[in-house]
Amino acid sequence: MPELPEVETVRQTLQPKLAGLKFCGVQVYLPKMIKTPEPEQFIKEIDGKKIVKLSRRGKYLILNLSDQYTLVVHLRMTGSLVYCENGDPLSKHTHVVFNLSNGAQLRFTDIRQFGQLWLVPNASLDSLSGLKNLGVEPLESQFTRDYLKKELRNRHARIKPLLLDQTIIAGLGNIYTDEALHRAKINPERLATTLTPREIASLYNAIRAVLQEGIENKGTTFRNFIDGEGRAGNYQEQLQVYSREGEPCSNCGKVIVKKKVGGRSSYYCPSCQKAK
DNA sequence: ATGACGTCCTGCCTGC
DNA sequence: TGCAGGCAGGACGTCA
Repeated sequence: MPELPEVETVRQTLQPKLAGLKFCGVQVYLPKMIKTPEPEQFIKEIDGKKIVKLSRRGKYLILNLSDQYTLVVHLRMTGSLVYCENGDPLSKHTHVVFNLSNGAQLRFTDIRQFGQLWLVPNASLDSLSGLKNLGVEPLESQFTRDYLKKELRNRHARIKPLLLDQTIIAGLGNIYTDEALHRAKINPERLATTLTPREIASLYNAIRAVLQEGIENKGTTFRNFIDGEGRAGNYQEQLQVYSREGEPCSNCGKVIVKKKVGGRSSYYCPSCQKAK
């Protein structure tokens, strides 16, 4: 389940491998992964384009190409984008293979087939509504305590679903949200309007910290995540609550519980993160 | 406008 | 032992 730190890890590992190379033909084994344009057109248009630079916005990986084009990739739950040698064996879940000008390949693999690819002229990037409507980058300077306070004010929703809302903060998913709430000692079911200024400040710091640590540890590999070179991340070893139901809280020793919040499983310490 | 919930999909795990 | 069913969750569509 790639979230911001995982997508950023993919970007960092692929950037030195891909920058300057050209696409030399694409094999599309599962056409539905390509959202735009039509797969036939996609194959034609991307051919010969050069990869100038890799960037990221929220959980979207963005390949800036020559000729004012952009290849946008979303890995969703189980997607991966890996730089491979031509002869490496193909996985049964590899759906798109890009041939590169140095003879290597870039392969898009996705067990659950939720991932998506878009190829668009830069001028049409706004047609990708998910990308266009993203909120602030939580590690950039636009994300401030005041921004968080303003966004949470007047929202009669529980805090957890709001943190998962990509139009507010871009890049948080289930794992880092639970970790941030635990660090800030806030129960995932608290109504956003009931958070005190002190709690919001604590939450702000916690969000930045867990994302930063996730990147430093090259992401969390809970089930499927691998980076652009096929390697797993390390942050799962440092998770304090996610997927640790029944284990003792690192802070107080009480047992971590699991409960559905907003339809998503949430892990928290009922002692440190009181419902109030 | 806002929040709740179903949908997509495969693999893994549990329980009968 | 084998199989059915539940669960995992990012983003989007639909509904109230």
